[in-house]
Amino acid sequence: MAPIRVRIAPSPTGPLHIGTARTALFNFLFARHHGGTFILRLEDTDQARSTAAFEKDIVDNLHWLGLSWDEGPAVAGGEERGSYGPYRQMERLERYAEAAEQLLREDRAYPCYCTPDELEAERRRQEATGQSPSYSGRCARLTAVERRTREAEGLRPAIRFRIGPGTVAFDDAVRGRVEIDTAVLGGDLVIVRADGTPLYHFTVVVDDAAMAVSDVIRGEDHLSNTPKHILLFRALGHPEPRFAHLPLILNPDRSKMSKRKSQTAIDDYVAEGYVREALVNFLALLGWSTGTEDEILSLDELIERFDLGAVQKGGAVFDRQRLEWLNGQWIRRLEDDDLVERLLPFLEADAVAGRIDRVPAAAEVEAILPLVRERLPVLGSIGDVAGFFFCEEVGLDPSVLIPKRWDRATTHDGLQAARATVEAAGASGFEAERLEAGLRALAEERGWKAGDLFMAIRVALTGKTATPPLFESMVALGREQTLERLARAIDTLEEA
RNA sequence: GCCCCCAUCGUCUAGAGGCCUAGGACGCCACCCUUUCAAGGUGGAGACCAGGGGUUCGAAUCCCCUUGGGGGCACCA
Repeated sequence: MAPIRVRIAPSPTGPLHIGTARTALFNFLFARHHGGTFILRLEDTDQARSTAAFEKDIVDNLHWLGLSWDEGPAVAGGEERGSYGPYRQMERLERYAEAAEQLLREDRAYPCYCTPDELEAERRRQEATGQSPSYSGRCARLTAVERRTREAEGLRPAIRFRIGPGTVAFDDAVRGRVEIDTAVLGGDLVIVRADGTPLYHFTVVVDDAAMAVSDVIRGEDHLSNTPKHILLFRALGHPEPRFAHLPLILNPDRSKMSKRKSQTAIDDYVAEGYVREALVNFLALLGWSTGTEDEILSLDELIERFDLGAVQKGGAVFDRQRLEWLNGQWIRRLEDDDLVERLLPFLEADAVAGRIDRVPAAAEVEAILPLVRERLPVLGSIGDVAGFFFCEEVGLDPSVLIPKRWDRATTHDGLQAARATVEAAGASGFEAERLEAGLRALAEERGWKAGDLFMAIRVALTGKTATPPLFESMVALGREQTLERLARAIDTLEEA
C-alpha cells in the first residue's frame, strides 16, 4: 500500500477558521496515528482575496495549536520543506498549465469563449425556467476554424473540462458508498480562467496527484464536488485517493458555522485565553469520539486513539460552554511555570489597557496561582480574578462595601476593629490561619456573623464581592497593603 | 429547483439485533463542602432513540417511505 500522505490546504483569504483548524487536526491525527506524512499547502490562487497577513495568521495559529507538518512552508512567507514542493499554488502555475495543456491535447478539455456576462444570463434563464444551472456546452464542439476566428477577434478563452455522461461512485471513509450522476455536475467545468489562472477544482486535483496524497480528508461541503475531482484524477491518468468527508461544524441554528453567526477565527479564541490543549481536545471531540467515556484527552492520546471510521456523520453544533469547561479543566492541569508563562501576556495586556497598574514578576504570579487556578475559565479572566493584587488602589463603592445585613456604622466599626486585629497580629502573625483565627474571634466577641465581617474586609481589599480566598489573599497582598486598604475603606465610609 | 448527505436528552456523544426499564459529558436544578466566588462531591430533571411501515422470536441498531435539517450546484476556495 502506498504511504499515507494527507494535507490541509487552506486558502489565505481569511484568518484561520475553526472549521479549517478542525480539518487540519483530523488530518494531523490520521497522519500521526498511521505514521504518515502531513502536508500544508497554501491555496492562494484567488489573488484578489489572498493576503500575506492571512497566510501568517493561518501558519502561526496552526503552529500554536501544535499541529506540526512535515512538508510545506515552515513559517509564513518563509522557506519550505519537503520534496514535493513548491507548496504555494501561485508557485505551481507551470504545473497547472502543463496539466491543462495535456487535457487540451487529449481533447478532454477545450477553450471556451463565453463571457461571464453570457454565462450569467444563461444561468438566469435556467433558474427562471426552473432548470438547474448547467453550462450548455456551447463551446464544446467549436471547430478549429471557429476557434481561430475568435482568437483573431482577440477573445481570451477559459478552459473547460469535459464532464462525460455516467455515474461516479466512491467509498467515503466516513459515509460509505456515494454515487452521483455526472449529469448533475453543472456541465463542463472551467478549470482555467480566461486570464490563465487555474481554478480550485483543478489545482486541488493536480496538486493532490503531484504530491501523492493518499487520503483526502475534508469537510462535508466538498462531498458533492468529489465526482468532479475523481473525473479529473482519471483524465490526468492518476489513481484517485481515498476520500473522507467530515461532518460540518454548525452554528447554534444548525447551519454551517459562519463568521456572521459564530466566532470563527482561532485567533479570537487565543486572544480570549483558550489554551491549545482545550481547543484541540474540544475540536477532536466534535464529530469524533473514542467510544469510551474519556473526555479529557491530550494531543498524544488523541493521536493514539484516533480512528477515521469512528467519525460521526451528522454535523455538530459548536458549544462554547462545553469548550469553556474543557478550558478550565486544562488550565487546572497545566504545570505552574507553564501556566505563569501563558498568563503573563494577558497581564501585560491588562496593564496596557489600564486595568491593572503594573505587570507582576513571574514569581508573583506563581505565588497566587493556588488562589486563581480553579477560578479561570479562560486565561483572559486573570485580570478580573486577580487584578486587585496589581493595582495601587482598588475602586470602592460604599454600597458594595457595606454587607447586605450590615449598615454603615457597623461596617465602619467592623473594618476598624479588623484593622486593629490585623495590626496587632504583627508581622509574625501575618499568616492565613492566624489571621482567620483572630478575625473569627473578633466577630464572635462582637456578636457579628463572621461572613459579614469577612465580606466587608473582602470588598475593602479587592473592591469586589467575589474573590479568591480572603486570608490567603491578605497574605499575598502583604501586611502593609492590607492595612492601607482597610484604612482607605474606613475613610471612604467616613466621607460618604 | 436539482443532486448529495444526515437524523439518540437543549448541546457533544455511547450504542455495530437481545447486556437499553437507552449510558456518559456540558449546561440546568437541589443538596453537601464553604468567609464570597470558583473548584470538588452527591442526587435530580431531561431522549415515547424524528414519524410510519416492514424484516426478525426480538430493533435505537437492518430495509423502504415520509418528514425535518444541512451541504453542493461560480471564470470563490
